[in-house]
Amino acid sequence: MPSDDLRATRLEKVAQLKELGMLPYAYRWEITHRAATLQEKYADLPDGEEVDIEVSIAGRILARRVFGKLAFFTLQDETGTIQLYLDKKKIESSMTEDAQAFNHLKQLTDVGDFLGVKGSIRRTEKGELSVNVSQYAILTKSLLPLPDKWHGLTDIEKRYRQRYVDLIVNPEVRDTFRKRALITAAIRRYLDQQGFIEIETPVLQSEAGGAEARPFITYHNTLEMELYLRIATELHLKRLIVGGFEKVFELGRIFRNEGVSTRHNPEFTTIEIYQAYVDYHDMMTLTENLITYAAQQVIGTLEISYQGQAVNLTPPWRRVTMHEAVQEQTGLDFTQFQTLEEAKAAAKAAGLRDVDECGSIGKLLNEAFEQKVEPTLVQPTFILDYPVEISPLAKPHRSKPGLVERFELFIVGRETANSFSELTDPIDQRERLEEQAARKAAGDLEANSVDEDFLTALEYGMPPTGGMGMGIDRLVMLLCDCASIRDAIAFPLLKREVREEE
RNA sequence: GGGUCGCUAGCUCAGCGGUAGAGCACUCGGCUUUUAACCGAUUGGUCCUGGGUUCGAAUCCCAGGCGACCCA
Repeated sequence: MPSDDLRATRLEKVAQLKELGMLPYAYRWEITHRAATLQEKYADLPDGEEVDIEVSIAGRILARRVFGKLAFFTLQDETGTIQLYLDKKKIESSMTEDAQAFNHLKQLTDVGDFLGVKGSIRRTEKGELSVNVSQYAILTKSLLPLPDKWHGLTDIEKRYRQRYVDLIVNPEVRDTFRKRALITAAIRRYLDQQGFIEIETPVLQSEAGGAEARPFITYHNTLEMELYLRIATELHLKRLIVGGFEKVFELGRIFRNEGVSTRHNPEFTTIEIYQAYVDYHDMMTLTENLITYAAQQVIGTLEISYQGQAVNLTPPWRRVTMHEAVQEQTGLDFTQFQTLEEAKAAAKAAGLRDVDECGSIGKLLNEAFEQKVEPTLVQPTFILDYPVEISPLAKPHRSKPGLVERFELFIVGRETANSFSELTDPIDQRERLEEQAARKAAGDLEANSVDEDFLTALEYGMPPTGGMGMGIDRLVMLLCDCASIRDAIAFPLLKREVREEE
């Protein structure tokens, strides 16, 4: 490896530190302050003035500017950066046990090392708030060079493969993942306040159901059985509603064996929420409240910008049926079609693609929606009342035959949440799952088998229930202005890197 | 799955048929107020991989790998 020279130089410094009795990999450092706290607290300190307190901080050296008997380091901790003012006289008068303390600092530290320092606070004549260092300790010696301090790390592949380097040199990446943590915390806090409880359901399942998707297959050795990684949390959370819980949710990882794109990662995070005795209208309100709460708490505003377009999350959000939305964009009134042939002819005339692949009027309606309506739904919009053919777990609409009580939430043209008045009729549910199973038998890789135990649970009786599922990664993308889902996932899935080994 | 683009020093990039380059980083020397510090010197390469064309390939052609973007 060509970086071996650089690495060897630093290993030599590690050896020198050990010879000098200085630990290259220390055990602890007592911290009294952090960079951002100091920057904030002493924002008004005039140039050239010093405050007579002792602070102790630690962090990674990001830059070194070394002169003869004076040096300036930029130190970065989790909160930000602060300059170190390193004066030979001051350091050597404080660190009497090492007469060469300043030279050792100059010679044995590199950009990338972790350093702990104690000192007072002063703002230099040039106006930079600094820790005027009296004592220091090298806490961890770094062996590998950091990317160019000016250009940083821009190679997207390297940023994903070596996210730790990306995080070191690109502060906005740290900010995204900090916000992501705050968003999930806000969601849990809101639901907790509303009386929901989070219950974890199995990832390893003998039947992967609750969505149409190809699962990952794994194997249990001692049970000698194939298992699937879950593709949804729906069927288990509904079992909990059957069991008597009235407000449950799970925020967790699910796995779908599908392609990778800027909007899809094979493992991703969803939240599914189920509440007894409510319908999809109630879930719409809950969805609106949940997202606006998270946005307000984490971003501090409901008027956000996503990839240059303004998005206003202020409720109430537009609510429109799928039929109305399709009619608006295409002029086609799907309620008027009696036969599939008639609908197909009209769809083709309206310029839709892949019309012949649709086996029912409902699927054709959905195709029209996806092609013509979805991309236009930039502002948050609830699309209501879906065809039963594409919604096997939703309750039939109470007044519109052929439709179910379902909504999907779209923001910036993307499906962000999906919700039903949950189907509670076990006989109807069995018919719909068997229809799926028949499609699976016919070779549909995204269809599931019948989950008999789930049907048994429904036969014991599930109360009327509203359910909602939301993609956390897409919400994070929206709120953190990420162009790709990989910018919202700390360690996105990448193909194995080929390394030649001799 | 299809198309377009990219892959050259640790990082960011130039070079596009004729001795592999620059800036930063590294190493050495100088410097007590820097902020991409500066000045001087040095070091650093399987030009993604494998084939082919050619007197000669980082450069042209073919195949493959990884990635990005667009489309389905």
